[in-house]
Amino acid sequence: MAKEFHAYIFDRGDRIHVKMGKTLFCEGDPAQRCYFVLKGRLKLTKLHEQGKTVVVRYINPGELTAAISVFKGKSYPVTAQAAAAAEIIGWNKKVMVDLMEEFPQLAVNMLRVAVDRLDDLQTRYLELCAEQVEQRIARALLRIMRQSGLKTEDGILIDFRLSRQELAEYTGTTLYTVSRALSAWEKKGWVISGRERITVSDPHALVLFAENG
Amino acid sequence: MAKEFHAYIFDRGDRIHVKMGKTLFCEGDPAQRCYFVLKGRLKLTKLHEQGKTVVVRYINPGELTAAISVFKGKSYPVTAQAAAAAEIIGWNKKVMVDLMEEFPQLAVNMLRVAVDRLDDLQTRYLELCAEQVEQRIARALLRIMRQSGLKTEDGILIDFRLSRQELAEYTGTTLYTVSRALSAWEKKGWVISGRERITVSDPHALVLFAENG
DNA sequence: GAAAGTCTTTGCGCCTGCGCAAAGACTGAA
DNA sequence: TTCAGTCTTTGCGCAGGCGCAAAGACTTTC
Repeated sequence: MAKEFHAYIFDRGDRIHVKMGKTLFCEGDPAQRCYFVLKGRLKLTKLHEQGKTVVVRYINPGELTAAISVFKGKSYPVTAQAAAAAEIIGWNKKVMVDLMEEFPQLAVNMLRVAVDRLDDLQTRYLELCAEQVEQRIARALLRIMRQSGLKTEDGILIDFRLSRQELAEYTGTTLYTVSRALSAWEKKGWVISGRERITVSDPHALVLFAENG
Repeated sequence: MAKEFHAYIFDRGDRIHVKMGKTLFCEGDPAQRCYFVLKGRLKLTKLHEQGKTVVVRYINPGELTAAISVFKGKSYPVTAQAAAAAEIIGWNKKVMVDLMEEFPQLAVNMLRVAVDRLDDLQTRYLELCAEQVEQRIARALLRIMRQSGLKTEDGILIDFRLSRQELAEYTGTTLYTVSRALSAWEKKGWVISGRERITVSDPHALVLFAENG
């Protein structure tokens, strides 16, 4: 696919800015637009009846979200918030359908995205069933690090605000347990953590721990 | 889509019988065929490094499986076993690709399947994070009942062999916990359970319990 | 129909991880 | 600079649920 191809498709959408913490769309709303993240980061969450929130995934720059819901013509299954100030392109349903007719390759790409997400979620489902809490937190941290890590002199810094609470919602535990794990790892020299800020200083040790408990 | 259309597509595949408990394909094997279940039931599982097995989903009559893996050209992400003697149609990759070119509607259907599975898994992921064990077991039982329930005079019978162990693997717990829950529910008159056999005698009570803990 | 094999039940003890509470640390706005 | 607001830490107690073990029930096979 050529550059002009991308440019053409991007031009057919609307450029949107979302401030840190603001909501782009809500679980249950009719799915009318899909989005592509240029910059920043979206957090997709699902709310449980009893009030608990779960982070389903993060959408990083270069990734698409909600395309599938729009295609299916149902409501959004998750809520999207900006985990960091984000620059986004949004397409209305009609435009999207037109584009897909014009470029069938788009549909194939969408299928690929869906498959990857399904794989990822199956793997995390397995982890959630089979692993101890601390192991899951380690894996989650490594996963986020790989997607959003910035090399610094102290190690690999996660380049967006990530609170203990959020990490807990991503791993299916509580903020207390995450806090305790991070404190323990800090003592071992594996991570350096501050308020909503985590640097992995010894990724190798963390990988070993994630794999062997 | 007309009847002949279905017949034509089915004729292009091979009819396969899988005996109860036998394996159709294994996690990690290259994905060369996809399958449609006519009769019986497939159990899709994933194996964790530390030896634990998790049931990812059941494939019921009328459902497709592995189509997406074949399409993607990777290896199977799960293992498929027959939870009950099954009659299946299988297509090789090449045939499948040809069919999809001939009938573009097939690709759209596949995307729809992928989306539904993703939705389902997101919901179960949420449940696994947010709910107590017994509540999850109740929900799982109800889900299975809706898909494979047979009305009898005692209530709704799950029409295939389902052990405590399997129910545990489906809900992310242990066979002991499942056994205790079923015993307790039996005392309350909500279910009647025997060896690998469960009848839900009071679905309404179970729904209430699943929703409110 | 007896024996082997598998699945289920249940008592008991233990441990992981939850949840409250209260104090401390950091941030951002006025 | 101060103060409110939010995020984090950590002690403490508790309980949900795990896991073993051993006995009991049901199937299948020969």
